[in-house]
Amino acid sequence: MPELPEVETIRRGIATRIGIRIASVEVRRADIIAGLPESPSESRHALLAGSTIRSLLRRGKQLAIESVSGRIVLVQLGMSGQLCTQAAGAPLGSHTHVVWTFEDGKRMTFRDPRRFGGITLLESREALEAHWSSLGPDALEIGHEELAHACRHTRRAVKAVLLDQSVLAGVGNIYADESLFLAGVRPRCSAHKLTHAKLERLAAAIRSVLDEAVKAKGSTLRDYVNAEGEPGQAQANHRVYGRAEEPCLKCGTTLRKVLVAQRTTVFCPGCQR
DNA sequence: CTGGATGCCTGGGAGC
DNA sequence: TGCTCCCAGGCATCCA
Repeated sequence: MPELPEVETIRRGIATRIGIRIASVEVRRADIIAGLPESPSESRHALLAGSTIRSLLRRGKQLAIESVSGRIVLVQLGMSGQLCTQAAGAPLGSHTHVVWTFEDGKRMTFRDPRRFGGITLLESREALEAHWSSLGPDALEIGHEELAHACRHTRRAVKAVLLDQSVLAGVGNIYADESLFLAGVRPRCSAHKLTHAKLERLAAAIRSVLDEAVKAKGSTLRDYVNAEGEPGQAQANHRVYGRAEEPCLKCGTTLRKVLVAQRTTVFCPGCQR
């Protein structure tokens, strides 16, 4: 469930740890980590033990923790992933897979019950850029010309295009539905049929919906919490997601639920044409 | 090459 | 109360 606004909120929370040395790392479940070296001592280095966080970078739904050593821990939260800071001695939740302990005693934990997420260890900023080269531009800054380029030659449903991380990075099921509603675009509409005006409205809607959700610190439906373990508030702003069979807030038409690109999709037959 | 279908995984809710 | 079933969805992978 964490999409761009949730990951951005977590990024800002973890940023409070910049400049503080990581004293130790405990891996409780190694199979969720890609690129883990064989030797325990190299593993600790790759997971930033003994180093200090220099910066937190985000592209779409991916969060990179860059250390002063240049090594990078790339976190993908998947469906149920949580990256939290905790006080020393606070109990670890179930399904906590990695625990970093800072020199001040505070901890950072990666927890992911459903294990759709994971961690990738990278050696440098160059390796990160290579990793991110398969992603489209960050959805917070998507321009209509980039969206138009991706839509022009495909007959896919426009919602499938929005969910495609290689087109734009950061939109998941919730904000795809919200953006399409705000732009007045039908989710199943073939992408190449969208007019220039609709593409402009859609790009603007995506930026607006995501920006609003970042300001509300993300949407919490079930699992999502920020780095401090607190839920977000953006779910209060959802206009269509999770509201199937309820009246449209704009026109009163009953919102419909359909399947698009194997995803539950809610839209307003009145407003989205 | 494109794009649709499938499976991974667990917890929560519905239904009996 | 407690059991079973189904659903949620990001992403890799497979296949037409």
